[in-house]
Formats: sequence, C-alpha cells, structure tokens
Amino acid sequence: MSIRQAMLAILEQGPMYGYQLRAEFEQRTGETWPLNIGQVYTTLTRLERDGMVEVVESAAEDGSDRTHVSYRATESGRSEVSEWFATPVPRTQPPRDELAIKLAIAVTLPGVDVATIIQRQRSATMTSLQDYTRLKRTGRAANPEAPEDLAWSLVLDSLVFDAEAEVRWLDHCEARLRRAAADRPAASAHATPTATPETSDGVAR
Amino acid sequence: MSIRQAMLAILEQGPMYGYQLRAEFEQRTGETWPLNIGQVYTTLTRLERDGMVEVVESAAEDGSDRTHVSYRATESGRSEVSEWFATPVPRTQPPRDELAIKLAIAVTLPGVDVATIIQRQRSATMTSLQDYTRLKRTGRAANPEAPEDLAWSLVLDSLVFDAEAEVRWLDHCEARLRRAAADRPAASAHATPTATPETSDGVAR
DNA sequence: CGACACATGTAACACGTTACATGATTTG
DNA sequence: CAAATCATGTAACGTGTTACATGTGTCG
Repeated sequence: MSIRQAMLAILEQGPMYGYQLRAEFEQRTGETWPLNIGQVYTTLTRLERDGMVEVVESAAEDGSDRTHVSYRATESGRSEVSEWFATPVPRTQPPRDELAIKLAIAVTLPGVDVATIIQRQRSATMTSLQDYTRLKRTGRAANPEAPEDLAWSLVLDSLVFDAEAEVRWLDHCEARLRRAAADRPAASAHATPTATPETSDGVAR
Repeated sequence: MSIRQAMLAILEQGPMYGYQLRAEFEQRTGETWPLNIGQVYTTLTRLERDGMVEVVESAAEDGSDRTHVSYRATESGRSEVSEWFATPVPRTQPPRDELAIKLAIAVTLPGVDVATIIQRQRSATMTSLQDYTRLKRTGRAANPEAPEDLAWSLVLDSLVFDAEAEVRWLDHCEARLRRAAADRPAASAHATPTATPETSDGVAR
C-alpha cells in the first residue's frame, strides 16, 4: 500500500511518465527497494481510475519531439498525499515479521535447534550490517547536500538501525532461552518432563 | 510468503484442520498478526496442490463423532520446513518500510514539514511502546514456562525492539535535518530560493 | 428455539512479481 | 547495422483481505 502513496507524492514535483516515476523513486531509496516497472503502470492505471491522477500527454522536455504518457496529480490526489504525510504509520497491525514468526514457532516445536537458528541468523544479519557500512563509505559521492542523497542516506540508516535491533533481539532471545534451559535442564536432549516445580520461573514477566 | 511455511511448520506437531491451525498460530504470536481463516484454507489447498500436505479425515479427538478435514505434512513438506529453519531470513530484499519511504520522499519535496511528520510519528510509536509494556505486565497469566507463552513473549519483545529502533532512527533523522538546516538556513519557511549558486534551477536533478 | 461460535469453503478484489510483446531511440 | 536501453503495456500467477454462503454444534 505504500507504493501507491509514494508515487502520488512524487507527482507533487510535477507531471511525470512511468519510467521517470520509477527513476525518481529509486533515486531516493537507492537500490534498497527496486520498483517494478510493470507495477508502476498498473498502479498509475488504478490511480487514474480512482481520480487521483490524470493523463497529460507531454512532450519530452529534452528537446526531442517524442511525447510521453505523463500523469499529473489531481486535487484529490494532492489531498491524499497531504493526509498521508500528516498521519503516522500505524503500528496497530505491523507487517508480519518472518524472523519473529520463525522463532516463535521454533521454540514450540520439539527437536528444533533454536540456538543454531539464532546463531546463523545473527551471523547473516551482521554480514548485512557490514555491507551497509561499506555502502555508506562508498556511497553516491555526488554531493551529500542534495536532498535525494540525504534521503537515500537516511534510508540506509534505517536499514542499519533495523538490523541492529534484530541482532539485539537475537541476543535477547538467546539469553532468555539459556535461562529457560537452566531452569529445566532435561528438556532439550532426551525429553524428560521433570515435572516443573511450582511457578518459579526466572523468565521474568 | 511466511504464512505458508509457518503453517507447514506447525503441522510438524501432527495432523490438524483449518481452525486448529489458526488457533495454534495465534497462540504463538498473540493478537499481533491475526491469521485470516479464509487464507488458511486457500493456503492449505495450495500446499496440497504442491504436495506439501495431504488430507487425513480425522475424527475429532474430544470424543464427539464429528470428523474434520485434517492435513498432515508429507515428506516434502517436512523437508521444506527443516530448510526453512536452517536458512536465515535474508536481508537482501527487506520488506518495504513505509515510514522510511515516507520520510525519504518528504525530505525531497518542497513545502513538506518533515519535522512535524517526525514528531507525530515518534509520539505515535511511543504510545505503541507503552501499550506493549502494558501488555507485557498483563500478559497471559497462564504459566510462563509453557513454550507457547514464551513464544508470544518473544514476539512481543520483538515488537518492542523494533519500535525502539524506530524511535532512535527518528531522533537520528531529526538531528541530521537540523544540521542540514543549519548549513543552509534559508530553505525552510518562506521558500526563498536563494538562487543556489552554480547548478541553478532550484529543483535539482 | 434462537443466538453464537465452530468449521469449511468460494468470490471478488488489491497488491506484487515475473515474464512476455512491441516499438522507439541511442550508441558502439 | 546490431545491441542495448527507453518506454508502454498485458498476462499469469502468488499472496493477502473482505465478504458472503452454508452447515453443525452448543448454550442460555
């Protein structure tokens, strides 16, 4: 649902055609979320159907006489954009987190080696983190003053913050599982139920 | 794509029918990611088509003579699950982050009050954080020893880590924007173009 | 009995990806 | 000129949500 609004928002800069829209989007987000060109056209069609944009056949501005199928945001479109900016992204129904789902299920199944899953995941994520920092050094020399480069840089930071949070969470999970295992040591290998005393957890909460 | 694997993984516990699968899933993830019952059936159909599960008409175990349409994981299904657990969730194409996209575009558009967007978002996210901690206190009395409750608790922690990372990122963005504004002070309020020396145009790019 | 939860589906739609078709323009 | 890139689409498929239809079991 965010592509639609993003495209509409970019149209605030003026009428554009499909390819241009994709270029503008990717310039701001880097190679992070490549935007499928097919989807650009289908989304534009739906936006037009919903009265958010209208077609403006425009000559290419580069002098050639080629015309493109450009789109311009309508009044409705512009108001949808400002509402998008004015409303915080809700956390009521966060997108499903595959890693969280995976671990949540893993800890409930017998015979699944959760510790290994965690270690592999952390190692993969830390590799990504290194890639991100490498990207930040290499990054788009250009001029860091330009808003598009600032945008891309912020997106990159967002990925870093996210990956760091994931690593922290993995450490946290590891610790909690270790404590849980310490409380009832037999449960791992040969499945001895050990009758769990009272409620004396130690798992906190 | 994660629901499919999650359902398949849960079937490792033994044959189940639609409603049961949903209940097992939601018990592990709390009310975080409610699983649509319609999707359960369509996903089961596709899993069967792909040879991952097979139907086992089973009598309900609670004594009643009612039979349910239960599914059991096949050999292929089981191997897909173990591969799922063995492979880290890749960060190569992370799911699109609506907030990051929104801010990335916002900073490149003239006349958008990014500072306000950030403040509103942070305030909304911190409210969610409070809800999470309240949930952690209230949480599912039951017994925290039970693996399902541990799972749900880890998921909740994941939400917290995520929200905290978001707040940190918002602070980070705010700081960077303040620095950028300090470097070229005129750009904010009354849209004074200040003629940006060399490349002219003001629209940049 | 009537309301409600359980249980199994189907249809319609939105969104997203991959792949293909078809031209025009640019460039080695 | 041939190949690559730009540009605009369409078709097929997977996934996800919402809504509807239909029937069974339970409980006040």
